[in-house]
Amino acid sequence: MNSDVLNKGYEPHEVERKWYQYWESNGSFTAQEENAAPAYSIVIPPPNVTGVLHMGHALNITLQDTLCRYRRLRGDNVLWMPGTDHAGIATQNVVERKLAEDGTDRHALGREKFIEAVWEWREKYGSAIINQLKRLGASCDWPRERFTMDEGLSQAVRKVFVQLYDEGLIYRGDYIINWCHRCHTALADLEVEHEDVDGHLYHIRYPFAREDGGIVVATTRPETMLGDTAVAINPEDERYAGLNATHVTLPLMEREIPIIRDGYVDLKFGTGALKVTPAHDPNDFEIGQRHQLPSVKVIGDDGIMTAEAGRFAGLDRFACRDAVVEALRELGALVKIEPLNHSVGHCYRCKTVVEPNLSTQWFVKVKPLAEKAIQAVESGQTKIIPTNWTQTYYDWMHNIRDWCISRQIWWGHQIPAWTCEDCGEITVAMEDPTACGKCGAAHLIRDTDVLDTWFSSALWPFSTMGWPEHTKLLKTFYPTATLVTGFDILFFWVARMMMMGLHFMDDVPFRDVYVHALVRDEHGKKMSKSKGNVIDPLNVIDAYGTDAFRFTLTAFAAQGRDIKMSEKRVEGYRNFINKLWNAARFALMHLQKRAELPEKERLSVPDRWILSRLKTLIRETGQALDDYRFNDAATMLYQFVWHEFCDWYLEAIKPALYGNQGEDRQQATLGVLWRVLHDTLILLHPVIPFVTEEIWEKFPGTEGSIMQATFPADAPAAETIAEDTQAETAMQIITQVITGIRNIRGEMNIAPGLKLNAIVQTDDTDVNAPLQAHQDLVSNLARLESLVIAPMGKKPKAAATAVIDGATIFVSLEGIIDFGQEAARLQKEIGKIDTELSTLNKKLGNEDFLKKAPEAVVNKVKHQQAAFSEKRQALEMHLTRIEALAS
RNA sequence: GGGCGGGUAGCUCAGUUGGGAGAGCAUCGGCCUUACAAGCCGAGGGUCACAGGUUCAAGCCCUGUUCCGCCCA
Repeated sequence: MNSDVLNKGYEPHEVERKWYQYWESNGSFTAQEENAAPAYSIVIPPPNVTGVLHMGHALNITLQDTLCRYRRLRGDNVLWMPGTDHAGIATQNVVERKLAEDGTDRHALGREKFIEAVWEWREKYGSAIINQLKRLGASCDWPRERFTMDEGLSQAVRKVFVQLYDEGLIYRGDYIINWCHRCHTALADLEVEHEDVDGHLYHIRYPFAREDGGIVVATTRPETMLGDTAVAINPEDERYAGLNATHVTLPLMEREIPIIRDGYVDLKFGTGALKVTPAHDPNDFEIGQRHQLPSVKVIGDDGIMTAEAGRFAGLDRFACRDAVVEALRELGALVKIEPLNHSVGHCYRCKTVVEPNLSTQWFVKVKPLAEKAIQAVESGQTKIIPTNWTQTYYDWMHNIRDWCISRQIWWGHQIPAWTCEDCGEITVAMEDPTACGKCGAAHLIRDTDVLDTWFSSALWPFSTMGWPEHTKLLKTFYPTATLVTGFDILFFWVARMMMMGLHFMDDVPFRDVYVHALVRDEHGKKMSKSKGNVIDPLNVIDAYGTDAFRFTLTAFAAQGRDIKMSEKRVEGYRNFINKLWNAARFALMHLQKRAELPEKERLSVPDRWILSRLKTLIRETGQALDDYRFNDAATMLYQFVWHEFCDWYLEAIKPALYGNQGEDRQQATLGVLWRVLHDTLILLHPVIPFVTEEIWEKFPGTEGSIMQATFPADAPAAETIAEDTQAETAMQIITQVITGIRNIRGEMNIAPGLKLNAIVQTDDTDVNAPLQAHQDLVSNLARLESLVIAPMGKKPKAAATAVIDGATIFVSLEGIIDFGQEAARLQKEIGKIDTELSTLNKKLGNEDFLKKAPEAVVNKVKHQQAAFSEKRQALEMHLTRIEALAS
């Protein structure tokens, strides 16, 4: 025995470092541009270059890695395309903060120098997140790593912009957008997070311009009244049916504005009269367009009131709110202030309250793109898994508004548009123009805005593969097989990739979209720094190892449900990894070389049973991974390894391994052991790559990395094992007898060291045969001095009894039996059987059941009823005897 | 206000065409049995949120109620 092969406990850290380096330097993650093997590709959801690894990444990466490693084992040519995105606003914020610490800012630096500073930052810190992904074991094709600001990807972005502009799908115009005063940029509708806050509803009286009286409007943002250009009422509103006045005078501004009638106004909200501020509210903007109202912009892009705000000009927007309210109060125009809980938009990057603002921006006309994207899912070209996200996808796509893509920052892809100073013509081109296309003048000024980061992310599935060049990579790997992502970016990213992929590649970007859950804390709360409930994946890895962490995430990744994570849970799976380690350690003590699976005649019942279970496991694990049922795969593997292989098989074969049953048995057993562990390691590898690789290296008869192994279902040896119901039934009888005896031992408080004498009585040959053949096994695992297998007959006197299907077990307890205790134990058993019997009898007493239920079901119930009755009868008989002996 | 998901053992959750309620952890009792105390053996624990309905049969299908979470407006 070579017991030094493995350490006593599994120590993950050195193992992980060693193997990751080995895989990477051996090109184990590298895809072939062209290959006869089926292509399988995944593009990584590019993490934000400023990001640090969080639980969401950990889950996302683990699932993708599991799929990629699984597909490699199945022989596919796998490309897992990695990279990061440049995260325009976030990165600019980070670098600006750094500049502020140095006592400067980007304006002092100038655009060019600032961009240089960002690149420097990216060189220095940009690979942090990538290194963290590697600690998770991510088998990405790292030499192909891409960045959205790369030369190639920037070309792709520019080409897409120019083409969409030429097709009329990108336009520039004055519209209401969401403006973040802190980031000083426009945001897309999606980038605004709505949060309910406690605010106030201000009721303000606007006097009629030419008559007595007035009209009361209600608003949550009184400072915007300075920019009001109308008051709107619903034409259906009976309260205003008799209203003759046509104009009101805007208080504080002393401006006359019209009263208009528009169906948009909500009859039930406030007073039913709506102040209309086209420059500062998206709905008001639309009303303004319908009624040709002027727009008066009173809040500047810096958050300071503009000259249009009259005497309030120069005030901060929030200070202005107080000032306006105070002024209205003095004027007697303030009717009342009510508390109101309402939804307020915040910037998704910096959480500042955003302001709807009229502004000149670039937009993508998404309706035509969205139609194709909807159709692709309807027709099944792309499947969303789990399917319940499909409806959400449709709803959003159907209600989509044009996408504001320009950002007033410097870090990003600068918009390739030039305005002629002479004639005002806009030129959009692939090459930087030198003269105006219309008037020929050379006075061109380039638009200073950059594109939304998501604009470049939308091209990710094909831009990373070299588009707009017609590369081999694209030919081989587009469309990708699967996209794995969280639902939080279903709209931000997935929907937009669908639109762009269909438009520019004329094919969907992915066949399947697997939408996984969010990782929350152990109480189900979203992890956030401010709540202080963030669990750092790297700390978890340090404490328990990557494999344990990955197994935990996989085991909890049930479709459609969020994952509640706590370190406590990882501990359990760490134990599992250790269990596997020790099982391998035990096996390797006996396996010095590859052992061949013996012919069927030489197999014992436990051999045939474990091989049968293995066969089932191979089939079901593969099916589960094919169906993205990650948790099912993990659970099956856990159950098999721990509760079938370790608890029963390894215990059962110990005597054979020690040579106590002869040379032939030992060799046959080694053959089975080799095979089961060999296949199991491969099945486990996609989920727990490190420990399986480490064992694989020490495992005799394997060459190279486990990454090059063949999935057991595809291996030539697959046919040498079979599902074997006969063996499973026989094994069930053996384990039932053992468990029955162990139960008696436990319940009767008999010392584990005390060897017992047992008799099994049965007239059933199906029960008798396997027990006869495996007496040693039963004796061993039940710790017996002697075991007699006999026909039903005379019952031993001082014995405890257990009844199983077709047999009665007597454990002789001469001298140590407590009859009272045994009687109680038997009564408990009978009680359990009675509850079972009562439901069964109820069914069989129901004529409708006998008439209408399928015959198979009725027979099954009859069978069960008979079996339980028989058991009960036997137990009852023993109870009577015991009670007689006790008295 | 609209939509989606959830309520199953003390906790976290499985439960795939409706047919005898499961796992892990925790709890209790017993064990250093030569792979593993990060372990082994045994045990207890559930009106499947509530109320109706369909069915021979409902955790599962239908209707309503209630509570929690998320998304959108």
